[in-house]
Amino acid sequence: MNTSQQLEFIKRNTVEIIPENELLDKLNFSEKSKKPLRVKLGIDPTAPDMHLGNAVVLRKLREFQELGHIALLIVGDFTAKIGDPSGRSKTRPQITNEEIEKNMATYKEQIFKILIPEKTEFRYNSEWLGKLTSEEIIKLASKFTLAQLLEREEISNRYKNNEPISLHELFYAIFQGYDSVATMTDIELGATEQKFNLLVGRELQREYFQAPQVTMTMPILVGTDGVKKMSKSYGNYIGITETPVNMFGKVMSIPDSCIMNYFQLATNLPEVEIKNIEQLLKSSNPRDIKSRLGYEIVKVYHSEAEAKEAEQGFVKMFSKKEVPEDMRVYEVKEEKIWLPQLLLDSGAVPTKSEARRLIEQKAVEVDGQVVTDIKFELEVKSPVVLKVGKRQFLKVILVK
RNA sequence: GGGCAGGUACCCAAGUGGCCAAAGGGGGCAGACUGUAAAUCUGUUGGCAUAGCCUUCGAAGGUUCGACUCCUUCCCUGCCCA
Repeated sequence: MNTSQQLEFIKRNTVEIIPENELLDKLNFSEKSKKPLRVKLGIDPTAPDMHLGNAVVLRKLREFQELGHIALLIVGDFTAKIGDPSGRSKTRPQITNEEIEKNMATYKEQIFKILIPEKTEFRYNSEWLGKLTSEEIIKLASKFTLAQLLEREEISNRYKNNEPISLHELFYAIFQGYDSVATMTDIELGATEQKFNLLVGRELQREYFQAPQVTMTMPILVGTDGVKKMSKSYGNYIGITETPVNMFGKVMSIPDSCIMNYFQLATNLPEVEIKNIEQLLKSSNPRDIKSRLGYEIVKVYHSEAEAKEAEQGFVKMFSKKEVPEDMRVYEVKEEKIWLPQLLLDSGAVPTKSEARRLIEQKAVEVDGQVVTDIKFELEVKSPVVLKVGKRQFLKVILVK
């Protein structure tokens, strides 16, 4: 690929590249000098579960890696202690060092499902932010005005609604920008909501006489509810480590309106194929298209075989109402168990009250029979299959 | 520092001495209908228990037979003045 082809490749699925011509310059320079570009992505060490939404940006990083560049992951351990106002309506709670360490371990496991380890560099921003003197902080702060910071929708909304905004939250963007200075970043990626923060990095690098970074913003993947952005705290996410069956099931539950959004941002299909699917969607049952989507997504994070299996399992389970072949097994020691107790012990429900509720609402089946009696005593002489709610299956076995 | 308005369940919000585990809406969950979509309808949404009990309305104390409701102190948020 020559560099303008590379540019086309990289441009796919981006919202904005600021500025595009500088990106081409950087690609050219890198090619000539044989120096890989350093492509930065800030990561937040508070939520250790990666989902398809996070993956949109990570997959773009991966593309850079495939072109020979370096992914520079900036762990916001320092800024995590501040709390990020982006996309939040409330001040985020702060986090301890131990939690950060623990989260990062999980993070790395997951991140390398997408990124190439040899071309990935981790840096913790406390390394430099922790050393800033108050003098330097004031100097950094002097580069920005209150009006600029208030322009951000998230902040101004809170301000208009008389909600609290702590001063330290305003510093977040500045610190994140300083990360780019400290790491001599060439390109920084982020979701569209990060645009302001990314531009601050560009601004500050100029102040420090560095070549300003190119900023690339990526579209936001909508969550399984089809309304809010995919996020762990909204509970509308599909985790990249979920089992093929779960992943497929969650994809099937998204509203039709976001099918194309998912095809575009979460699958590896070429542009042409996606165009075809878009046409097809107009004339066929959306369910079938969605099934294809589920297959493609599972394929990215598992294998083709597992994707196929998940798809077939789904058809069996829901279209033909058969019981799945693989299900969670829970072992019990006694032959007779009070059903709510069993549901609680096996982790199928969080409380016994919840178990009662589900039973009363006909949501619990024992070997295909709906149970409505909350006093029901389950006999486990031979293995018993429980269905709890729409999705949960459980095989109960007696073990002596 | 002064003045004013507030802090109620996941969120918004009503409740101003017992009828309050706390109206209503949103969201969630479940059932029906479906394509595990959308829309719609119904139920449910603190915990434990077979009529009942326990914990909850910013926190701690107090008054009372009885407090989310009254009193005291404290903490927190917003607005205005300085």
